Amino acid sequence: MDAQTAAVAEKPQRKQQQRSIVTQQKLLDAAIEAFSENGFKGTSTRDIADRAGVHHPLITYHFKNKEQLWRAAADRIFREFNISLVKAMAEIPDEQPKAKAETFVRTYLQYSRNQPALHRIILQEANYPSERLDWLVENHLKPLFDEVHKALVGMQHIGVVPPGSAALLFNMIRVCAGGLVALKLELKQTSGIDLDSDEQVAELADLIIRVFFPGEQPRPD
Amino acid sequence: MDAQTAAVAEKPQRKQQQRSIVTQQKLLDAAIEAFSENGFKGTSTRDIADRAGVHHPLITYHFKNKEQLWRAAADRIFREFNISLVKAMAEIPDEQPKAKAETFVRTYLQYSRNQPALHRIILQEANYPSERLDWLVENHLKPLFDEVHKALVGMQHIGVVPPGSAALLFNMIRVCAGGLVALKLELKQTSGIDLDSDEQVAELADLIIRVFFPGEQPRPD
DNA sequence: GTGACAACTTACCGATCGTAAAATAAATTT
DNA sequence: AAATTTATTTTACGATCGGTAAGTTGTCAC
Repeated sequence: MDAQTAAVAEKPQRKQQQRSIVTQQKLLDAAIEAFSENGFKGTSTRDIADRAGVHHPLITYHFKNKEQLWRAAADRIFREFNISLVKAMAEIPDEQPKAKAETFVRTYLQYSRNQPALHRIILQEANYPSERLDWLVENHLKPLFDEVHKALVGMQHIGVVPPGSAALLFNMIRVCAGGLVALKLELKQTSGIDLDSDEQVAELADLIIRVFFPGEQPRPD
Repeated sequence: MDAQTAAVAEKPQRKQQQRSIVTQQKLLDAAIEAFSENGFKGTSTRDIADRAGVHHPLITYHFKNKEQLWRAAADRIFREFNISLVKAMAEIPDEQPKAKAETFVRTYLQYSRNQPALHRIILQEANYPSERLDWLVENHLKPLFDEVHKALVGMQHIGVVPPGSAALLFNMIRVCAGGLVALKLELKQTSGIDLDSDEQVAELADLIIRVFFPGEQPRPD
């Protein structure tokens, strides 16, 4: 058996149709919405199919089962976020660490606003041990943490970030951004804060930066 | 009809038996645990009954239905928290606002640690509009916010708390304490932080105070 | 056009859901 | 001890759950 035969045997002989891609996207969008509202156990496959406007056995057809659909949905959220994050960070030169930190906060906040599921999915799965949480940590959360943690330690050395556990600081910053967005319904009723408003989101970003990055930007020379 | 007759008529003629109270407590404890893990929709009454070690129709008998059991469970959490909070705050004189702030943070953190459901229940309900969220805001969250918000504004006037929206600051502090505890399983795997350790919790408390209350305690004269 | 396969629809299975009602056990009053 | 109230247990029902099998429609390669 040559290489070509093996390659052909692995792939389906006929290409995926356009309508299939549309259906998968609709299911993924609906799954993200449903899972972030009611968690994995609290979400029924029929609810997802209804939100997507398709028949529920299509979930089995396209994603095998509820578990795989959840993973595909989580993958989509974190991959998209990662893309917009690296794009935003690439525009800031390494010589401006505080500007990089500001960009991280604003990007995280901006993405969370459009996709509150980014933080909600994590919170839903962090309430008890599960294979889904392990998978989430290994594939998405740990890589992000490792990178940002390293940057934070560097910023502590030049005095931009206050001293203390960088791991704690990272997570404090994260929940101040994503956690508040996840709570936006409650915040509106309890505190009169409207995180759908551009002004108030900008105010929150400024506050996070002022509180967590009080040091001045060192001269790059 | 005299006063005594009226009083008797209002109360049940026979006092509640001890075993009934025990059953209710077991159900409430189990309900808090289950609801905080899987949310309202994701929790089955049979799961709660199993955790409590009682037959599931007892939920209907003691609490009428799932919704009322949820309210009773939430009531228990927030009432207990409120009791320990006012007790801790009462020991600090009003002339030491920064000490009061520190006490608030440490009490919130300490209670969350023993009862992570305090924050998790809120997060579970804040993901979409519901009557349960409205009830939670009106009966527990709004009263707490109003009180602490007023204190925060006062502390901004004397320079203990940095300027900016006191409403935002309150919620940032809240999620840095309760939100991180709610995420403790994830934090352990991702960041190596163990919020079951007394030392690390104390470190988090110190960090929150240092970051959010950087001003010095003014001399009380 | 005409097979061949991808995509979708319909129908159904066993299990579990919330809740109600009936039957039984235990505790209290008379 | 008998009667009565409270607490628990048992049984049952209709609805919904995740998943599967079989049949139907749509689409592409030839």
